[in-house]
Amino acid sequence: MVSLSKKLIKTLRRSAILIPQFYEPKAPALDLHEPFIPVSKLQETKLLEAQLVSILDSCISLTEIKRVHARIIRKGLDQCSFVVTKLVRVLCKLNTPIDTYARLIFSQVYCPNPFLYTAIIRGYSVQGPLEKAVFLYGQMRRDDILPVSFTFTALLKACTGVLHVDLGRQIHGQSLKIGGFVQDLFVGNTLIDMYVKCGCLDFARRVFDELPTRDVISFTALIVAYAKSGDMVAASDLFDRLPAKDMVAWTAMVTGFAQNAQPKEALEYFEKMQNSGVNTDEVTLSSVISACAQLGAIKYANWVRDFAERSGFGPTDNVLVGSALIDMYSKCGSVEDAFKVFESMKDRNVFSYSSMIGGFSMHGCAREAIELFEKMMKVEVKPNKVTFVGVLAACSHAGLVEQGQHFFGMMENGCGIKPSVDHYTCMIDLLGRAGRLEEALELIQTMPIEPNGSIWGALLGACRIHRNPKVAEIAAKQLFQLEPDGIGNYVLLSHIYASAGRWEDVSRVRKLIRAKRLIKTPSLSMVEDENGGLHNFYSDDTIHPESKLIKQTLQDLLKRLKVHGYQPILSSAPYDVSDEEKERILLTHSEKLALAYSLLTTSANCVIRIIKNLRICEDCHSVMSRASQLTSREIVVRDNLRFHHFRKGICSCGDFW
DNA sequence: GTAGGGTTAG
Repeated sequence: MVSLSKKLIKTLRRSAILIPQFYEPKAPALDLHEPFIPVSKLQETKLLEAQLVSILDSCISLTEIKRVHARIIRKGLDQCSFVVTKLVRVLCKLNTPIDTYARLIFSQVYCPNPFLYTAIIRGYSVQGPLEKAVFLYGQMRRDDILPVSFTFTALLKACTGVLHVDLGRQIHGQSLKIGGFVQDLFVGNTLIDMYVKCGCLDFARRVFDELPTRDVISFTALIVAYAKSGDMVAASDLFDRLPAKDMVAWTAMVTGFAQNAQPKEALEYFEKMQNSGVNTDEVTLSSVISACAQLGAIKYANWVRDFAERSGFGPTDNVLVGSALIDMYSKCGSVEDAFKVFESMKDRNVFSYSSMIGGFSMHGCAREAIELFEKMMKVEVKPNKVTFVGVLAACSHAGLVEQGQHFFGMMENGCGIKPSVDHYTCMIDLLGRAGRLEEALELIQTMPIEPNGSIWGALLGACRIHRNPKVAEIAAKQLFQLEPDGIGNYVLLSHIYASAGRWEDVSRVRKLIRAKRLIKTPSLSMVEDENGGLHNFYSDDTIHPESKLIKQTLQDLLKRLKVHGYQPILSSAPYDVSDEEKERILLTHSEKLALAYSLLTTSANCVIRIIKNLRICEDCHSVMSRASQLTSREIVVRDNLRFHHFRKGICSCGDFW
């Protein structure tokens, strides 16, 4: 027997040339008298293998692969796991169905090694079905072949894809049982990711804590998980412990804050990220842009847009940044700028279209939203569930009931999208706003989904517009059960009672609020000055240094408006007090203070942009509208629902909101 | 082979 060096044994194993004492052939039986291949021949074969692998790597079509496969057979290397594994991997990369070709090649190899098994397992993991990947794993174990760490990462990734946490746990168990794989950083990180994506944060944390070493990927996976669960304290804590923070880790923090409605913190972290010398890419920027969208300030909007352009991620060439910018400009009150971005983009995807349709919708441009939706269908960008929310909301705000019903019908039949509770909410809103409250109630009772708080909330909102305490009571009863601490619902019901003059019921609801110790969300209006500074106004605000002057300006304005026919809408003060007192209360509304401040401090050609945290009341709406005419100023108010553009006495919402 | 992304109604 020839004695082989360890290195040579390794080479032989790697190239899987069938040597009797290392491999147990199944069929056909090898001729044991066959002489060993001389070393020079081995080197030649190894060279040929490397050559074929390299050719396979550059294959971009199935025809090419088939040609190389024929060559592999001609050269007698069809039993070489090294080459065949590459062949299978390339087939998977081109997304050729495993069962049609790769599986056949695999079945013709007498002694597949763990890498070849893993290549097939990975193929099934990517393409599905998961069962076949697991079956292959079982076969591998029955053949007594030890898996490699990549076998586990492939299987775990497949479990992550279909959120099959039970199977994932079994594979976790296997990796522990077979020997130390869980300590492999790749397997450990994939396990963390699997548990995170399946919503088992505790398990993910346990794997993280038990890992002998952790890298930036382990940290980031967990940071993202905490951020997604809304726990930015835990996320920050981990981030602080992370010694080497890279772009992805920083981005995870910026995104976390942006997704948890902490836009200022998101921007702070972005600044720190830049100061630490880490690069920025399109993903970072998309989150920064989302944070700016939440701030709603044009100053930040323009700053981030310039920044994106300067860093080479301008909206023209970058669909991710472009789509985020469309949404941002819409939310900052400039649907015109949003549309400019949309038009400048070279490529548009479903995000770009959905953001633009949503932008038109929140600005009351129903016709534009519908036209864009129809154009989208023509250019073959498939709408998704969010697109439909946008287009249905557009119909709703414009009172286009039949058109909305048509689009709703299209969802399942034309686009294969099952309407979700969000879409039913849009339909309830559509019918409710149009005054068809009974129909809306009937839809709730007959729809195939269990109604949630949004559904009843939409109905209650419609009852406020149409002053219908009867239906409101039905909606409120459900809402108080589903959202017992939702202060807005109690307030809304009390307003509905107030507008019907049912003061006893009003006081009953107020008592309920007190008994539950709920605190009313204070009304807050923000306004941007010409330097981009933001000023906050609460109702009846006396904190602002210019408070007296602001109040005086407001009173002067209202006096002038009254000359032109303005009558205070007293029902907007839902209290059982005298008309004089109601008028005084109306004067304290935060958006009126913000308006007066802007009139006082900004130049005549400057658009006044006000952001309010609650819905604008009818009286303020009327004042804004008339003030836009009297002062020849353009006023944009963003309330918690949508935008109102007041120009020359007319609002873009058509007084229908 | 493992980590980060934009759009959602009352």
